[in-house]
Amino acid sequence: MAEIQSLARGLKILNLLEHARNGMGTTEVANQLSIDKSSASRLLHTLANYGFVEQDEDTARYLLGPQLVTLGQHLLNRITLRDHARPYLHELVEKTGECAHLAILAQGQALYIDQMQSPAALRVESEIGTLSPLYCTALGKVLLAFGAMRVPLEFKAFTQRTVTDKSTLAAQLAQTKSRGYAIDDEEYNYGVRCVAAPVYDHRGVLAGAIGISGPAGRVTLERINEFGAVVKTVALALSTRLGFDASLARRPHG
Amino acid sequence: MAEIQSLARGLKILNLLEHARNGMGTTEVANQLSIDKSSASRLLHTLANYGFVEQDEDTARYLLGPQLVTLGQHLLNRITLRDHARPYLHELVEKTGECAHLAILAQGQALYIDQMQSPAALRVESEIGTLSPLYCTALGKVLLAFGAMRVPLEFKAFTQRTVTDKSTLAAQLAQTKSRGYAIDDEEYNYGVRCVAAPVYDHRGVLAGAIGISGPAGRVTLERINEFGAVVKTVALALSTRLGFDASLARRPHG
DNA sequence: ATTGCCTGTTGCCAAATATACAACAATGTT
DNA sequence: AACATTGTTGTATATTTGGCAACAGGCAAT
Repeated sequence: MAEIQSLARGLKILNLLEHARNGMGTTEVANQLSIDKSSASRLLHTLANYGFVEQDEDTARYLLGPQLVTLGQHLLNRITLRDHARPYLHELVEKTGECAHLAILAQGQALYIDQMQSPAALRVESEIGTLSPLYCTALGKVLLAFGAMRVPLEFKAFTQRTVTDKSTLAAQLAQTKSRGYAIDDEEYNYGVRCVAAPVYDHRGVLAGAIGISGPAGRVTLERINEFGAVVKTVALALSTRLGFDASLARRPHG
Repeated sequence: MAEIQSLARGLKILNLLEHARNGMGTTEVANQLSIDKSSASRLLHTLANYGFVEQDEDTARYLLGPQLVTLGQHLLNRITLRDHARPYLHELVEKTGECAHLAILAQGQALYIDQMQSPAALRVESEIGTLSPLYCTALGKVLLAFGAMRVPLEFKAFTQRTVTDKSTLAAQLAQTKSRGYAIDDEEYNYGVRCVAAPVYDHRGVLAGAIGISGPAGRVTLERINEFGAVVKTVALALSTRLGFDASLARRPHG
């Protein structure tokens, strides 16, 4: 379907500003989008009128606006999965000593919607709201293996361990399905291993994934199956909490 | 300046969807904005292309999309005031036993950007991302009294105590300035009293406000000045942490 | 099963709207 | 002080949008 050009341009501006730490000027925005200064100026003013961007008082550069916080937070608060998941994330942190994360499928990527930090000094920080690729993270692999999402076509290598081969990934996903949890062995960040398991809702549909991330020194390959068992157990407990009936698990479409 | 109509319409749709718990259909959106179904359809598709709205798989109704979470959270993470304020909010909770809040001025309203909950069973919940009016909340009055914002023109009464009279408000703001903290005496929510004080940045410019909210039974009028003193002290400590030089406070524009 | 109602999408054309150009104002830089 | 750069505004043109209308799909009631 045809896009509404000026709306699309406005939204592109918002995406541009996400990665501009110190904001952007009108001309800069215009250049990035290959549009005229005047168009950029008017688009920015419209965005500002509705609070989606804001002008820095000192530098006069445009930044993302408070309305995005309002809408984004509003949306987060509505995701009941998040509320239910909190105590289980806590349980994961207690049992493993590593940071726990909750992600859902969004835009073909894994969207981190909550996090609980490890008490350890050396820990893996992942900001809420971050989008990560599906094929090289434990949470993502879970969403791929147990969800309706099809395998991506392109693979970018983030580390030397990143799987960029379609058949290798397929084998990993099959393994993930059979054992009930996914592993990311330094495939996205050097020195970081993750384990994740699926969370189902009351209908037996995949709702999201929870997992832990820790430094490879603590999350060793010898112990990783222990972690897997823990994550799997906690994920199942959360699913049950959401009304998921484990006895129907083998026939989700019954 | 002239608004870009189609961008404005798209943004209006996002605002509409904020208050639609179960999403909205194309026709519904069109009616609300008094535009044609076809226009609404195309706008919604454009928004969906960029992840700003999402279609519920079951009901086919449009909901706010994950991109708003990403952008909103990204922005929240950048507000360093928030990081710095955390321990001070904690201190407020410890000293007063009530919920503590941090707000900044946004869109002519008070935007709650962080919160720390009281351990008490009966407590005041305020979701992050909420916008509240300036003239009838303690945080808002602080932003009005110490900031560059002008007093609003219209007053809506939320409770019987809400001040809707311009001169009364002016007197309250003057009092707020002289004593260094603001009070909301059940003016926004029945049974809830709040106290707040200003936070300044390194330039001596108002950065935001922190305060506490509690049930009127605990935050009594007899004790409210005690609370005020605590909040004021903690707010000053936070300001100092941000590089504010208290000795220059009296001449902010020097 | 049939009918009717409602919702959502698409093609098309007229017309409003957004755009590019250019000039100007404002700010900062050499 | 001259210059360069940025941002805003006015205006004419033409692109884009938006409304109309037709169509398809879903749901409910008969």
